[in-house]
Amino acid sequence: MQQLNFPNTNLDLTVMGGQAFNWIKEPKRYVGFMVDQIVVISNLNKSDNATWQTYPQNNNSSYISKYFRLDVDFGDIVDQISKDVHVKTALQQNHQPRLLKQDFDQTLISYLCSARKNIKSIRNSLYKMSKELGDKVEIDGQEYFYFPKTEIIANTSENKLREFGLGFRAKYVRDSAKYLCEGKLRSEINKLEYSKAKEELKKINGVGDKIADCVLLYSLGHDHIMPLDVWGKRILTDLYGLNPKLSYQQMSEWFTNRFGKYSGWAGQILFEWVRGRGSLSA
DNA sequence: TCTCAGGGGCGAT
DNA sequence: ATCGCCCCTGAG
Repeated sequence: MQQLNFPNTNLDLTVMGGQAFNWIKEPKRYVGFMVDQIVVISNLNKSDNATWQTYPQNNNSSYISKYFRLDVDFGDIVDQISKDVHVKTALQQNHQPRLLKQDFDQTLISYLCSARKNIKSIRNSLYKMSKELGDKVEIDGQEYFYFPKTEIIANTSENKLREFGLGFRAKYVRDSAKYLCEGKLRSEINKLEYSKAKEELKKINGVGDKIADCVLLYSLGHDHIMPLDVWGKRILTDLYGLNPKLSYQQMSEWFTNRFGKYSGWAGQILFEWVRGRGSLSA
């Protein structure tokens, strides 16, 4: 086991919040299932002594470092965005999620599954999909499943995908998996500037402004963007007084103008904060 | 058992 | 720019 070291981070909000749907919360540990990696985090009761392990390759510290973005100075980010009164309040209440850098295909497919669903429901769907289509691995006598490879999803029928509770999203998931397998997405997507990359993503059937922004923030590291879902828009209108009739782009630009290059971090903190409260009322 | 909304996007007006 | 609809599930 390896020592886990990311100070000032609320791990529960980081992996069980709204940016990743592939973590299982067990009584004594968290287990994350990715395309080619399982990550286990334990000893959480002593926050200073939390440890991690990776499978099938053990002690894969480069994976951990990249996934949890350990090169990012969280303290610096907090210093910059906590000038805002709402962010400051959220942070004072010990809500400090960290942004992850997740696998591209997995992120895209996961968010295609998210439309008009609650978070618990999204998690259930993705777990069922992994259990059925992903490879099995045994850890400490328990079975886990890797997130399915994109080719497998592309070769799964829409009806089969619907068995995972995907409903009308099944077609989007299958079509986009095929799209990726056929190499139709520009391979340099991770090097394009924000607006170009977003344009490319929106060519995928089922991907609009919001899902594109989720992929851009949670997988491609465009930290200056806050994806605007129903909660995000509520934060802007109810907390900051924006006109609800503003377009997605207008709201998005307003937020980025306010918080600058760390808007995504600010947005995530606010999102988890209001989501945890269940409402925006004081 | 029933209702309602849930981290959207598409296609028709 | 607005609106009905897509399908299913968790929460009350």
